Amino acid sequence: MSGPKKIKPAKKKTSDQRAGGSQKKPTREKILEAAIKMFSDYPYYAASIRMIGKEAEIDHPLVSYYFPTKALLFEEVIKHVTEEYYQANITWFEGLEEQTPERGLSLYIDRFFDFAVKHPKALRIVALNLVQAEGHDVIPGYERVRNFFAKTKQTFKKAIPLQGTADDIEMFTHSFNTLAINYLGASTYYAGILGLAPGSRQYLEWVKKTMIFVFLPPLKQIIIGE
Amino acid sequence: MSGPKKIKPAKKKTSDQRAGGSQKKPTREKILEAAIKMFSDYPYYAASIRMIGKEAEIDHPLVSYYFPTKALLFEEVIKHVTEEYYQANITWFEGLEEQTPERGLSLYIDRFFDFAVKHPKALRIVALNLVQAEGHDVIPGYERVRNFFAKTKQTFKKAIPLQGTADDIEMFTHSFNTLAINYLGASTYYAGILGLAPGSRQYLEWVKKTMIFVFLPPLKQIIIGE
DNA sequence: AGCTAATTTTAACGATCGTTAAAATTAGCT
DNA sequence: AGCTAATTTTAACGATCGTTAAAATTAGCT
Repeated sequence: MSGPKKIKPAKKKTSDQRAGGSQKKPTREKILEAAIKMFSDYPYYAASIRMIGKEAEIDHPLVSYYFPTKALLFEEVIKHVTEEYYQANITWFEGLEEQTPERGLSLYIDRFFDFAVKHPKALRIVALNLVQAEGHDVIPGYERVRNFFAKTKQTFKKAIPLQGTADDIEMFTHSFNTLAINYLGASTYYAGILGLAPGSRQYLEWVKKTMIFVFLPPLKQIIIGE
Repeated sequence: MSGPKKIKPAKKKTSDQRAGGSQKKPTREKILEAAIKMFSDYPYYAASIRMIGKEAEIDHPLVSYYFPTKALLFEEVIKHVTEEYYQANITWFEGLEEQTPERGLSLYIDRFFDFAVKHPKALRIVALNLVQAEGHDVIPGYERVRNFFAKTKQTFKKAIPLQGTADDIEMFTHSFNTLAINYLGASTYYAGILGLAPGSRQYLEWVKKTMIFVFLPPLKQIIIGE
């Protein structure tokens, strides 16, 4: 048996209770951060609890103390990362309804890029786990990625007034998001093919140009409604 | 030390030398087939030599006898699968140069689907290994997937007379192929979101409609040349 | 039939994995 | 200060992994 006791003591210290700023991060957070790093650098089965413990600078059984199983830890990571993505995604639409399709798409992509630069690990984890094997023991948290992806469609519909059919909107959002996640979450791969540096401005410019080239026509169609 | 001796005996039996048809498959082939199956159902680190041996109905050390390391076996699988895909891809363009963009794209997609239905494992393996982690020990055969993907651009350019700029063609092919591989190689995922059965006619129809919806406008642009 | 090399089987290796038990230490409280 | 519960460390577990060594069997040849 392990894990932090469920019954909390009466009072909890807030994170910056100690004077002079909080240099000591709670263990649980350290583990979660380390797990995010490892699960963005290695696929689920290749990243080990021991690697995560090392990354977090703790003894590896402590990982099991805070997260009873590897599957639960991974789920927590997926939950964290998809939630972060989902919440950010909502804000990217702000004020776009007043813009032309051209300007709106451009602004949206810029905001997406801003997120991608700030949270490269989140995008890589989503990209890495979008395509799953069909084996019987699917990766834990898979359902969460699926739900997150399905929800992006609703976000889009709510944010932008659209005249297109539900079918057209569905085709557009799935394609747009799949491509964006691939290009930004697997930038090492695509940048490599293009002969560019993954994080370079040139690569991001290529992605933006490409997304506009491909998605401006269908976007116009679902805004105007044919 | 293991592996079949490099010095071949003077004569080799052809596969159907025995009377009444060849019911006994060479061990090497059985292993390769089993490996293709397992690597399409499980990611590299989750699929084990022992699972592959079981699938091939042989004792697992025989796998090491024919393929000295797991990495080499995986590379062989990637090589086989990308080559199969690459060769098929070339044929999908036959006669398309005389068609309108609408008709040509439709025919191309039909041929692509035909391949997808016949070789679902090939597409799944490519999809599963398109996005890679950035860890130091990248999956073996990764370079091959990359090269294969880069070559599809050349195939397209050679097959169809295009007026568009090299940049536009590059944007088009990478986007088209990425999306096609995702939709067809991860059909369980996307069909699940759409509430359809992965192998169903309805799902394939959705994918076709989507690909035309998204890619017909940019295709016209690179054919006509703006 | 008898030799030789290729193939297959059996057994075991060292390494690593996720997880648990138990002891040691620390933090929070009166 | 002394008690209690939370946290951390240490050690070890059973399982599985890829690979190898050695023995057993089979196939191909004269």
